[in-house]
Amino acid sequence: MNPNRIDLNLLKVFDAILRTRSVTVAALNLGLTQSTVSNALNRLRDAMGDPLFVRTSEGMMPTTWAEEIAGPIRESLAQIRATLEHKLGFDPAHAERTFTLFMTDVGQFVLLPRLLRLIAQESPLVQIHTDQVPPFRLRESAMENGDVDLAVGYFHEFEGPFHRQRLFTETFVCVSRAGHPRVAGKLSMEQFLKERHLVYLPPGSGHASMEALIDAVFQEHGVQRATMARVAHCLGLWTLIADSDYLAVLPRRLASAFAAMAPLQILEVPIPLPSFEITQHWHERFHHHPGNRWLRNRIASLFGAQESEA
DNA sequence: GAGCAAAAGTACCGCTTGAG
DNA sequence: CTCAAGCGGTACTTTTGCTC
Repeated sequence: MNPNRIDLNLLKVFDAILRTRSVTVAALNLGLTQSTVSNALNRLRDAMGDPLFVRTSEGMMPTTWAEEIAGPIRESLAQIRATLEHKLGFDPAHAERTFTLFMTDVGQFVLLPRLLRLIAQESPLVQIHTDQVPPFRLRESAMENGDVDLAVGYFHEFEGPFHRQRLFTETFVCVSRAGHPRVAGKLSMEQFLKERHLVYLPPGSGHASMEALIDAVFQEHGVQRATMARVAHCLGLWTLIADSDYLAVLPRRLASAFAAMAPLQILEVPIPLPSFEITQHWHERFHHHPGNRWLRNRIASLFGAQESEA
């Protein structure tokens, strides 16, 4: 092994293959061709005297040696990036950076359009990617190693080396179609229980616990919703409501967004439901990164929440 | 068929050297 | 001292063959 033959670009290639388990996808992420990355991997193999990655049915799997050096290399790359960002600062007008956000489809629906408009004005070279990694991977893996810069939404379990900032408090409303034959203006408890409901339950979000919370409140009152369907995605949900006589209990902002696209009416839920907080979370490692900080501030500014980082 | 690896060719960069 | 030519190294692309 000859460390003098290893340059920073080769380490970036190593990290990209490690993350993606694929030479082709790593190349796409790095903006190179597959063969360039393959070539770079070859030089790395030569320099390190180890195959580093072995082709298997599950992709390019790291060798024991590659696994051993992966952590320190990733740490070093993050350190270099942090050092440069600290030294050079983050210049939104000229920064060419991609930020990855974890958000549910509600987040994409309600937050993303406003965020993209804001960023397009201030930072034309910045790209936003959204990702929906499995919840068990989100905190310990994806956010710690920087695959996900920020998680935005309703999260009830975010402990350990994470920071949290409240963005806004959300409440529930009931939604039905505008010309509903039995529901108009005000919704009585009797009517609410008589109608059948669509339940929005996206996978991998805090909505499951939210729905449990709603059901618990109903149980306290000794009542239960008549559920017609559980829906995993919000895409098209407004059409489902607009084309039927079903009711749906939804976060107020999501309901408003739906009402802007379809003839829907927004009604108060006859039972007082608890409000909940929409927050953004980030890993301690990125707390002082100027880029991450800038993005957090921009998101917070959309909801007037700059002052309360914790 | 998709993806990886290798070969061949090209472009660019930095260094050296020699002429003016 | 300056500048152009030559050379070697590096990184890129396209093409092609191989493996899973």
